[in-house]
Amino acid sequence: MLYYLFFTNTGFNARISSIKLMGPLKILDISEVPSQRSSMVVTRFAPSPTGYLHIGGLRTALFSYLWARRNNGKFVLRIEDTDQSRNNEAAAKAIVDAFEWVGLEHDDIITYQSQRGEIYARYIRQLLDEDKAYYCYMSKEELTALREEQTANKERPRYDGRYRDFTGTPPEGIEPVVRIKTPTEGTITVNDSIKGEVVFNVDDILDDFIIARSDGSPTYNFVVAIDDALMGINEVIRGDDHFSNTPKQLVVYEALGFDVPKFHHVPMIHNHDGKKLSKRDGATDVMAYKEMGYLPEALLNFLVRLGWSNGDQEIFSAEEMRTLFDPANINKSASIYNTDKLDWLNAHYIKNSDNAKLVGLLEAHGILIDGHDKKEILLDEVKERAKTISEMAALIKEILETPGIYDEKGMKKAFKGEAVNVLNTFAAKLNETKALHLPSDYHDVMAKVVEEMGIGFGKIGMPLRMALMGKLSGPGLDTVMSVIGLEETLLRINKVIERDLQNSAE
RNA sequence: GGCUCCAUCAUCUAAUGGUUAGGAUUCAAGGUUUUCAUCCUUGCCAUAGGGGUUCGAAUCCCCUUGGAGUCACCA
Repeated sequence: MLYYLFFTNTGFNARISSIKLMGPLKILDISEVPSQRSSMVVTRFAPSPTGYLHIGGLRTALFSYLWARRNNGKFVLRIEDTDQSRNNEAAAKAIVDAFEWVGLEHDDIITYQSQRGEIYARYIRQLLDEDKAYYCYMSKEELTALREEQTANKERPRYDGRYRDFTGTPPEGIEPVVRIKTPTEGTITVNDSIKGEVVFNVDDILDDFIIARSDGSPTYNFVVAIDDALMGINEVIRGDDHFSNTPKQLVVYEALGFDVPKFHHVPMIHNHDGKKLSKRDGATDVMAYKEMGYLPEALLNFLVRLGWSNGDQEIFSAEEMRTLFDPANINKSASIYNTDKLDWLNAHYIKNSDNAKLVGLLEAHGILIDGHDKKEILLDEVKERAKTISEMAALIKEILETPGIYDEKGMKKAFKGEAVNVLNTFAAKLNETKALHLPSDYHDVMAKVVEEMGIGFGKIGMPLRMALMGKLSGPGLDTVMSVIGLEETLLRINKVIERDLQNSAE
């Protein structure tokens, strides 16, 4: 009953001229058939339920979404679950969750092919009645045998049409499949905005393909065409891998008298081996990027530039994408999935995020600093040096926790000569100075020690860095001291001095 | 193998017959920084090959080579 919800009130008018109502068995519900293409752009994303949203899927979904939004149209979601799998709801949820995370919104309710069996059955019935399709009683064994013979003769494996005009008595014990009558000669032209007009020779690619299996269930190329037509999809943006199926779908459009949508076949995303990106290529689950600490705006920005461009522009806000995206600027060649640029974009978006937002994102990575009185100073320091939120979380932890281990090489390098003396002097100076709050307060004390002892900044920098961070690299020392406070600073200094004495004693 | 598509720096791409072939990322060097990172500056790196057409070709045509997709009672 879902499908009725879909097509009521959507403004589709009857289109009787090209659909002949015939046969006693069915009455076509003409209210479902879209008529003149409405001027509104309607795009769709039609994944099969694999349990998660694939990174390549997200890109085509993004393109479809952007194009619909740019045209004030609709972007709808359809789950292609004609076959197996009972956890379609869960799969749909995974997709919607991922959409939600990146901020893509689909319109209308979600369509499930598994719930539309009646519709497909009616159209199969219709084609049979109109003699545009027929039952084929060939067994799987016979089919295999035929194919083997054809292959042996170096012919293209194809159904030979033996039941096309069959009028005799069907063989016993065979549940027939339904095949559609395809043209036997001539050409089919696919008009694609990206590939141009591609002409297929019917003899090279077609045979009477199956539209209903022996158990009555419809097959992919049949249902896509029906669903796209009934859902009013007038612009199909999908992966390149569907391109060679398109002629078959065109046959279905033709047989049913549906308007053909505009096609945009987007080139694939390849992995490092130059092959189609698949599950085996590591992080292809969109939600994995959330866990790794990527921001959705970075991921979208990265994906929108994969196969599409707008001159030299690299940075796109969501708003800019929605106003600038145009499938006319989609590249013709496949692109390789390389996340170097994603890291750069992510760092860029982290640097430009406000701290309140970062506080929230860090919570998911186990860092609770909302109550910290120096959180602004801390975040300002740390967001300049993290490529991901998880890196940021790790860095904050390093700052906030007293070092447990000390880099040995660093210790040797930092604690030559007067280091302990310098640290003691510095600690004493800190103790006698009042009102230490800001990084600049601590910096002033360091400057004073350097000046009074007549040494370079490095002489205090290195041992102090070992004291505070346990290693010789990291964030600004004055900032660290400001964030952890005087007490913790003194504690860390004493700890590293003890540590050094132990080492020297050994 | 048949059919179809594709081919500019390592990677993402710009240049729709006239540019020293541009930008970004990566990488390298320098500057900034007490260190690291950020940031700034500079540098390295490409029209797959061969033929045409044209005054002029990355761009149009042909061939070669390479790559990809697809050929199911999967989607």
